[in-house]
Amino acid sequence: MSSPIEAVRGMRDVLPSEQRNTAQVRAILERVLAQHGYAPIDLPIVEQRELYLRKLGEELVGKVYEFSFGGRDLALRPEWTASVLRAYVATMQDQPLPLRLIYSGPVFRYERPQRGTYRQFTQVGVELVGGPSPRADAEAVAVACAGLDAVGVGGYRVVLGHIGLIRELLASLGLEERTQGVLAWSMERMRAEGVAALRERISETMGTPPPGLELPPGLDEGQAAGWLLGMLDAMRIDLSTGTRDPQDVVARLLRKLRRGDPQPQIDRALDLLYRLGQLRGSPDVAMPQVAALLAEAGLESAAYAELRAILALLADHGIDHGRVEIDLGLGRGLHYYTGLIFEIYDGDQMQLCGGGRYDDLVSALGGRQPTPAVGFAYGLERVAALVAAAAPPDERVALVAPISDDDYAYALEVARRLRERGFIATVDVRGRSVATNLRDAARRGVGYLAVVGDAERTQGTLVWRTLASRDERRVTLDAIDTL
RNA sequence: GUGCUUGUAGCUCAAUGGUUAGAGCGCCUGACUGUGACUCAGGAGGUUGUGGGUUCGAGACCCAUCAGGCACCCCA
Repeated sequence: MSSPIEAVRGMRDVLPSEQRNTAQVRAILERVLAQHGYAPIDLPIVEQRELYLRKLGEELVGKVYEFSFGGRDLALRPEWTASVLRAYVATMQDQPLPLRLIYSGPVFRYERPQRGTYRQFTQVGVELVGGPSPRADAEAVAVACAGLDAVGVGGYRVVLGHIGLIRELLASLGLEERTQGVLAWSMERMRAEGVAALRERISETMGTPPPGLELPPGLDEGQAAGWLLGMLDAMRIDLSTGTRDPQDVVARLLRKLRRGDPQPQIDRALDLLYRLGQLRGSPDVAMPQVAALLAEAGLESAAYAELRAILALLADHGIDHGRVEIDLGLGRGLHYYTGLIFEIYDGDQMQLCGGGRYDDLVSALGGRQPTPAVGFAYGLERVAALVAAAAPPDERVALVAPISDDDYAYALEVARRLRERGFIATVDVRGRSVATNLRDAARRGVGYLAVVGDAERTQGTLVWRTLASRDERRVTLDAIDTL
């Protein structure tokens, strides 16, 4: 006997009892989203690896299943948004905006498996392409809540953050684009490891060049470029073989060697960011604190006004502010977010849903016009796990038991007739005795047993037994219509 | 990626470092060759996750590896 083959780590077999429940939850979510005007779309599971390289964020990029086949670099999609917008750019730019799309299907991430965390899972989500803030943001959150309400998940928490607020703050301090980026996506890390750790990280990635590689002091841009070119030439490094021209290469090198931002600016930014990240809690409490912090920084924030507008609209959508929480330290590993970001948790710690606004992504993927967009996705398995298995649907199930091989063809006909009348009907394939079939039917919860033997076959009848009542009668084939 | 924990029959679990690894449930067959939940009899099913090591002797101890779970990290 050969050894059994296990499922691949992180992959799961979903048995019928669970699948019934999951499929039902999926259908409800899809229906609710469709009722909000979102049209179903389906897209490939396999995409070009390149689609995920830039905008995904280092954390998630490392979790993408990648492979090469036939000379192409490919990836299993780790999320849907990039695919949806790729498809939008490719084939839907002629559609009237806003465009509301719903998707539903498997995604793959190389994560440590745990309960509710699998390497293949199902995202059900929407994208609202061409929907500007704040109304589209509020709609996305409201629709996400509506779906959870419909499947009967109660007591969830909606957590709101806003990456635009952080961006504004950093920009107002005059920091370089790259520094802004690193800082903006380090909020979660800062919360976990503290300011000092982040400060160290910043100087590692952006700060001083390695000892011994500093530029000679007192050079202006032109002199520095000349000096660097001379150095490279002296080292016999040929710049003409690359795809960039030598000037470009030198300019980039220079930028790396020059110290990016003055330390006091960075410290100021870190301080403000740290305090911003500490601001968490109900909107009533947190929003005034945010306002105070912004005033202190002397910042007139459009993002703050946007967040306030979104909160007001959520109330209009009927979402109780009691279940809403502000968390400006909210990170989210997807670097394409530009504005609102949100996550929904069940009463426990499980994240059910996540999304946000990504106004630059259409352009980044080659769209003709800058197009605002917002979206979110549920983790179907996580949502389904919270939903009590619904009562089995009202199905009438029958087992047809032929007495001997001679009766099998007739049993098949009986089963056909039963199915025509809406029964779920099976015919015994194991050649079991009536007693065993009856025992089997009872154990499975089958409602009816049809016994067909020599007598029934010649008469065109069947013995029809209702298991629950033990009531049994002989009926003709035509009388099946009345069962 | 980090730390911890658990892997023995299809399932739930036994077995002080010591004979041929057991039980319950489930499964199959029959008693009952055309009538169910009980009963009785019989049967199938194991390289103790895998591979090394220690030992006279390993299911047990050690190492590695694979898989599940938990807490981080991150996410859905």
